This record gives sequence, C-alpha cells and structure tokens, in this order.
Amino acid sequence: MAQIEPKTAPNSRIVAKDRRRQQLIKATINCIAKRGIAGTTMADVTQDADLSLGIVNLHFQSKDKLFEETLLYLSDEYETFCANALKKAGHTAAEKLTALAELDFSPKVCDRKKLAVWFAFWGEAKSRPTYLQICAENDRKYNDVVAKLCEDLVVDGGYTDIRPQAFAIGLAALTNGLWLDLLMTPNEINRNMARDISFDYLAVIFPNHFNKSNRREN
Amino acid sequence: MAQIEPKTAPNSRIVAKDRRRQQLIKATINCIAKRGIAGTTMADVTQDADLSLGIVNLHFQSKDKLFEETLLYLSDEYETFCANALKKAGHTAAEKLTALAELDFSPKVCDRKKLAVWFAFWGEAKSRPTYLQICAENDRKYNDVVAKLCEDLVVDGGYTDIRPQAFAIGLAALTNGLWLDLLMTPNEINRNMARDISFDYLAVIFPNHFNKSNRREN
DNA sequence: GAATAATGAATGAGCATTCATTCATTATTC
DNA sequence: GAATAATGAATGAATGCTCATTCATTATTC
Repeated sequence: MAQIEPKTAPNSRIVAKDRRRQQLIKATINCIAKRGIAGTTMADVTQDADLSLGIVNLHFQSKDKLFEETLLYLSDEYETFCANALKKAGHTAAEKLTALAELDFSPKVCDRKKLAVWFAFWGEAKSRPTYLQICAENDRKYNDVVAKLCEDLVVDGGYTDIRPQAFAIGLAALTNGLWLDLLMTPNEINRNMARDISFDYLAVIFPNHFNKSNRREN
Repeated sequence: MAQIEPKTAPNSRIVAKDRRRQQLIKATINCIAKRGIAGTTMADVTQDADLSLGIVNLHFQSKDKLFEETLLYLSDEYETFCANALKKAGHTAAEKLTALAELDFSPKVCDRKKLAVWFAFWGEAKSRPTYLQICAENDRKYNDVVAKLCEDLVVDGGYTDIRPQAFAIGLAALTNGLWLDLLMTPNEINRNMARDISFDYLAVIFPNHFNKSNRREN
C-alpha cells in the first residue's frame, strides 16, 4: 500500500537544526582561533558551544566534515559581505573597488580571530585537497570581480601597461599579506595602517582615480 | 676528587649528531609539506628519514621541539640566503633590493614544498606563542633591511611621500601573498609571473630606479 | 671496554566515534 | 482537546584506535 505522506519535517525543526549547526560552526571558529587546527578536539568544540560530546557527530557525521563546513561557512560569509558592499557602493568602478578594499580592512572581515582561522585552513590546504579546492575557488571569484573592475578603470582612465589579471592577483596578494602581518605582529601594524598601504597601492597604479592617503591614524 | 677531563665529545661525534638532526629536520619538512602539521606523526618523520621510531626523542626530546627547531632551521636558512644575496649584489640600494626580490621568487626559496611548511607554521602561530615569536622576529629583520634600503632610494631618487616602514611592510605583504597564490593555485600563477608583479610594484613606487617589466614569461 | 648512538617493542594518555537511553516536540486517534 | 504514539534531538559513558614517549637491548665509535 502507498506511503500515506511524503512526511517532511516541520519547519521549526529544520530551522532549529540549522541554528544548531551554525552554533557548532561558530564554536569551531573560536576553538581554531584559540588552539589551532591541530589542537582543537571535539570536546573543545562542544564545550565552547555548551553542548554534549556526541552532538557534532550527530549534526556533521565527523570532525573532518565539521571543519570543511566551517571553511565553507567562512567562504560564503565573505562572499556575501562582498556582494553587499558592491550593492551599497556607487556605480563607478572606482567606488566599487574602494568598497571592496574598505571591506577587507573593516572589523567584520579583518579581526584576528577570523584571520587566524583563515590562515589555519590555508596552512593545511596543501595536504587537504578539499580545503585547497574551496580556497582556490574563493580566489578565483575574488580575482574575477577585481579584474573586471580593473578593466573598467583602464578604459575610463586611459591607462596603458596595466594587465587586469595581474593587478587583481597583486591586490589580493597584498591584502592577504597584510592580513598575515595583522595576525603575526598586531603591535606593529593595525587595520588602518594596512588599509592605507592598500589604498596607496591603488593610488600608484590608478593615479587618476585614487589619491595617496597620507593618513597616519593609529 | 677532580674530574679527570672536561670531557667534550670528539669532534666527529658532534658533527654526526648535527647531521642526524638536520636529516630529521629535512624529513620533517617533507612530511609537513605532504601531510600538514596536524597530519604528521613521529612514525612518518622517522620513516621518511629511514630511521627508527625512537630517534626523534633521542635528538630533540619531543615532537614539539622538533617542530620548533624545524621552524628555526627555515628561518636561519632564509636569513643566510638574504645575507648572501646582499653580499653578491652590487653596492647600490636598487641592486640590493633587486637581489632580495629575485631571491624571494628563486627556486631555492620559492618552491611549493617549503612554502607549504611556512604557511603551515603561520597557520598555527596564533595558538603557539613560540612560533609566533619566531615569525615576528623574522618579519622584523626583513622589514628593517628593506626599510633601510628604501631610505637610501628615497634620498637618491628624491621621492616624496614614501614612508620606508610602510613600504617595507607592503613589499613583504605582497611577497607573502604571492607565495600564498603559488601554493594555492599553482596552475594560475608561477614564479615568473609573481616576480613580475613584485617588480612592477617596485617600478610604480620607485619609477626612477625600476622599470615596469612587461615580461610575460610563462 | 667505556661511552655514545640507535633500535623498536611496550606503554598508556588522549581522542574520535558509537550507541543505549532520556527527553521534548509533533502527529494521530478517539 | 485529551490521551497516546511516533519522531528525532541530545546526552555522555563506553569503546577502541592512534600516537608520542619510554627504556631495555643491541650496535658502533673511540
């Protein structure tokens, strides 16, 4: 006889499940920032989340999957931040590029906890194809966006000798490198200094669109 | 009664010991590149070195110490490379800066195995004060050298609006970021492209001393 | 033959994962 | 709509495996 109903879970349960998963992912971010990937145990994560030991395996099957989902969560979050920043920004390429650069040194992206987790994953990526693939995809997306904006600036500003792909790679590299400095030597550099260095880079490459900052905030 | 002799080990033994330690450190580099920090075990390292399981504890006391010594080994090696590059280079600041930038994208510094190990340590540094301290010290040394060279260029080229400290931080950041790209997306960027991006950066900042490359090697 | 280096089986701590059980929520029946 | 059944989320003690470290033994060097 036919099944009476396809029987889908009630909405409230689905929402609760998602909340739980996110709660565990946030605990994982805390733990990786505090103890590193090598040092975080299931007990650490579940304690940070104020839940019981078995809960991760219930929601993510394994520690590996939890970590993978954490990396995906961070990737999605960053992508959303970018999309929102671009939406809010003015319609010119220069305004959009400014918005992205500001975002990269804003507190919601550029705090030591999150940076630590990014670098923890990057540090393991060479030996973890799954991480590598996710990170490569993140790179590609960011580069495509920036390269497009660069093309517009080149047309608009009449620049010669600028290769958009190379520029995009360079800007992303500079940003990542500055993040590393913020992570390693927070006493010698802060978000504002890093942002200024980034904008100075834009200014020397696109002098018709950006000015050297000369800001010296602390 | 007096000790018969201060009893120093014969020279050949000291040398042998050092060789063994270096052999184990090199095996550690191989393993971290292949399996990551979280994934390398004592068994992995000793097998890679074709030695017995207990040998690391004999020579380094613990796994932690082995890893720390590995980071110190890489740091010393890089410092030596820099010193040699500076010695070989011509006497002008521009030549010295060129030598350093070439070094950073030369095969002996910039191969994926070593880069993977650097990033593995950077990724764990936030949660490991010892790593953090060593890395911060590396940063400081490099920045001091580059900032000094920048000061000379500023005087020589009559540049205004260049802050040597900020420039040094920016150059190091760009290099580290390009290394990350080489590690993550080796199909989309190679050493030569990375070097060109780096030299283009020098060219836009010190136009009287460096030319835009326009090289497009593969 | 003393001193030192190297081996690898044995040990046990630490940890991911399992699963029987409890508990709260949702569905069904009368 | 009260009573009962079914679902599935959550717990945490128990399990068993992985791995760093130890150390008695063997090999090598001086």
